[in-house]
Amino acid sequence: MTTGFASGRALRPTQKVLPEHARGHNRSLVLQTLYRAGTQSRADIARETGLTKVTISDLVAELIVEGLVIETGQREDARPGKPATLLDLNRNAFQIIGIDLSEYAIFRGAVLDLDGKILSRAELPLAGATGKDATALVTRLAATLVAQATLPILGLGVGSPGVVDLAGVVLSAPNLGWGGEQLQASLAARFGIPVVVANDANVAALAEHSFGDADSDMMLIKVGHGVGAGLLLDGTPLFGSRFAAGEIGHVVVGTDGGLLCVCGKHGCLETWLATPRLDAGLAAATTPGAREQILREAGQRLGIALAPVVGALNLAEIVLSGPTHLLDGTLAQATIETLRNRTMAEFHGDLTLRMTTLGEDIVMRGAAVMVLSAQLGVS
Amino acid sequence: MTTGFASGRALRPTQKVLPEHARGHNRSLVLQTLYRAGTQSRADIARETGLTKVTISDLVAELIVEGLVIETGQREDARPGKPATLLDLNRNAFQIIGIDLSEYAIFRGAVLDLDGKILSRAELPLAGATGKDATALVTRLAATLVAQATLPILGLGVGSPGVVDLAGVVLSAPNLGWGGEQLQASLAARFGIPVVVANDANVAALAEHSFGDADSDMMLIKVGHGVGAGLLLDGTPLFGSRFAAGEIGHVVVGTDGGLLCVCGKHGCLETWLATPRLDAGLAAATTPGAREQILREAGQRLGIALAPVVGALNLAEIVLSGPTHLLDGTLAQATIETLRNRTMAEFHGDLTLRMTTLGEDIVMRGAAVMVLSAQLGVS
DNA sequence: TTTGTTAGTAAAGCTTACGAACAAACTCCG
DNA sequence: CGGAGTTTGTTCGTAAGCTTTACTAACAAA
Repeated sequence: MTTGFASGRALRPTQKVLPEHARGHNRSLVLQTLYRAGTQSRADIARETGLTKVTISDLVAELIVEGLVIETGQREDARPGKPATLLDLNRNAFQIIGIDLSEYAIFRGAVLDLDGKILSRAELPLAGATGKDATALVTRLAATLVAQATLPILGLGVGSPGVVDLAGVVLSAPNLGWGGEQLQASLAARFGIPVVVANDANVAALAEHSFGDADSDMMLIKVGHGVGAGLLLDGTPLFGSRFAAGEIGHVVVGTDGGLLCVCGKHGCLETWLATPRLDAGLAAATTPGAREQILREAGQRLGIALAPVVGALNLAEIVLSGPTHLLDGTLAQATIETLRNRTMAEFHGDLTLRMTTLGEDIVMRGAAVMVLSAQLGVS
Repeated sequence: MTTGFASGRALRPTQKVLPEHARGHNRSLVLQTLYRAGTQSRADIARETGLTKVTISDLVAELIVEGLVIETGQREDARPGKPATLLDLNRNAFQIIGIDLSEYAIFRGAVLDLDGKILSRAELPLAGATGKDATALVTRLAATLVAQATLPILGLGVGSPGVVDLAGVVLSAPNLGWGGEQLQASLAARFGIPVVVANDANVAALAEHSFGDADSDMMLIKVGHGVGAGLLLDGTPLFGSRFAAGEIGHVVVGTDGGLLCVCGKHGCLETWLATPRLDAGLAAATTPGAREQILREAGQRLGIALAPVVGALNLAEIVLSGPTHLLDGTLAQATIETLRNRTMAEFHGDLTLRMTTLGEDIVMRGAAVMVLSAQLGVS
C-alpha cells in the first residue's frame, strides 16, 4: 500500500531478463562475497547473500569446476556443530595485465594478481610515437607482459588518455595522435584474451574505490601533462553522453582572464594546474613565498572549478592523483578551503579531499579492476 | 574471447536476483512497450522485446486480469495471416495525483491520466504556513484531489523543494520549515495509496525526459524563489551522496565578488538568478538597455557556473524552467554563449539549451511520472 | 550418553521461459 | 474458387533456477 521511490522498480526497463541472467548475477554475487570478505563457508555466503544454502552449494560447485573457487580446509575455531568447509577465490588461478598509457613520455604496464598486487612490471619509452606507431608500442608492451605472466591471464586492461567509448575505441587522444583507434579490438585479436580499454581517469577512480576505500560518490582529479577527471556516482563510473565525461582540462576557470591555452581559450583549468605550467612557474619563482603563492593560486582555481560540480552532484569525496610534491600540501589545502567557501556547508560539510594512496600505479591497478569487473563481476 | 567494457556484467552486484524479479522486469517491459508505442499485438510485443510469443501471452494474460491491459479489437489493415488482436494499456483504469510544493506562496496539484494529461486541478495558498501546518495543507490538498479523481488512483506523487531522501523524507526544506518531515509515510498512511515524494527539480527533469523529449544526459535548471537543478544521467535521476544533488543555488559564481546572499556568502548563483532579485533589478533599471544588461549578466553567471558541470558530466542538453519573461531570450542566449566559450567545442559542440516545453505544470507532471515509474516500471 | 547446534546434501516442487506443433483466419494466385 | 502460403496466438511438454523440506554428518556441552 505504501511505496517509497526506492522500492519502485528500476526506471525504464529496456531489455529482457532471463533466468540465466539472474543466475549469472548470483554467480557474481558469490564471487563478490568471497573477493571482499575472503575465506568463508558456503553457509556464510548463504547468510550474506540471502540465497539458500542449496543454491549457494550449487553455484559454488559450478565455480569449483571452473577453477575459480577452491576449498581451503576446515574452520578451526571451536564451536558447536559440524565444522565449516572454507572456500576462497582461487587467487592463484589467474593473473591480470594492466597498462597505463596516460604518462607523457612512457607506456607502463604490470602483471597483477587477483587482489591487485603488482607482481612484475614493464615499460616502453614513447619517444614521440603517435598513431599506428603508438599502437604498435602498446602491442609490444602487452606482448612483453603476456610473456611475463606465470599463470593463465584473466584479461588485459588498458587505461588510455582521451575519449574512449564503451567498446574500447579511443575516439580521440591528441597526444597519441589517435582518432577512432580500435584498441580493444586489435589487442583482443592479437592476444586472444579478454581486453578492456577505458579512460585513464575513470580507471583511476575505480582503483581508488576498490583499493583506496574511496566513497561511492567521488571524483578523482588526475593532474599530469593535462588535467582530467574520473567520476564515480553511486559506485558506478560515469561516461557521459559522448563518452567525454571528466574532460575538464579545458573548462575556463574564473572571471578574470588567465593565460593563453593550447586550445586557444584563456584561463583553462590546465593553464593553472598542468604540471609543465606549474613546474615552470615554480622554477621562475625566486622566493619560497612566491612558490607558495603559485601553489595556492592553483589550488584555489581547482576549487573554483570544482565547486559547481560538487554542488550539482553532492559529491562526498575528491581525490587527487599526480605529482605529490606539487599537489600535496598547499595546493590541496587551498582547494578544500576554496570549496568550503564556495559551497553550502549544510550539504557538503562532510566533503573530504585527499591524495590518492595508490601513487603512480593507480591507472594500472584500475585497469585490473576493470578486468575483474568485466570477467567476474567483482571489484 | 573478446570483451568490451559494455559487455561485462554490472559493476558490484550487491543483491540477489530471483526468477520472480526477472519476471517483474519483463512485466514492466511489456507495459513499457505498450506505453510508448501504443496499441500493439502480442506478436508485435514479442518481436520488440525479444521474448517469445508464449511468454508475452502469459504476461499479457496476467496484466489483463489485473486490469492494466485491455484488448481493443482486431487490426484492420489487409495483410496475409490471422488478424492480430490489438492490445493497449487500459488508460482509463487509473488516474494519478501530482502535487507541486515548489512555488513560494501556493501549493498546486492535479489529477492526471496515465498519459500525463491534466484532467483537473486544485490549489491552496500557503499563507506563510510552515512545519506541521504546511504538512496539514499538503494533506488537505491531497484530500481534495483524491475526491476529484473519477477512477481508482494509481498513486500520489509529490515534488517538494529541499533535500528529499529515497524514502520520501524531506530532510531539509527551509522555506517550509521542514527538517526530517516524513511526508511519504504520513500521506501513505492517511490515504492508503502508493505515495512517492522527491525533489522538485529532479521530478521536473523526469517530466522533461518523458514528455519533453529531453536527452538522457540532461540537467534541468529550475529558477524561482531559489535556484535548483535536477540531473538525469543516462536516463537515471541522480540523487547524490546525501540526496542533495542539484542544490546549486548557493554555489559561488565567478571570482569578482557579488551581492550578499541570505546564506551569508557573496555571489551565490541565487543572488544573480533568483526571480525576486531579477525582478527587483529589472524594476530599478531605467532603460531597456539596462534591463538587457541585467538579463545578460544573469545568463553569463549561469553559464559560468554550469561550464564545469557540463564539462565534467559531458551533458548533452540543458533545460530551463521558470518565468519565461525572465529566462527566455537574452538570458538563455547569454548562458549558451558563455557555455560555448568556456568548454571544449570538440566534446560539447552538440550541447543545446532551451526552455522547458511543459510550462508551470512540469513538477506535477514529473510527480506523475514518478508514480508511473514506481508502480508500473513505465516512463 | 543425551541434547542441541551447525554444515552441507538430496529430493520434490514451484516458477519462468522456451521450442514444437497446431488451429484459426487471412491473402494471394493460378 | 480452392489450394498454398502467412501470420496470430494457444496448447503441451521441457529445461533452468530457486525454494522448501527433510535428511546425514559432525561437533560442543552437560
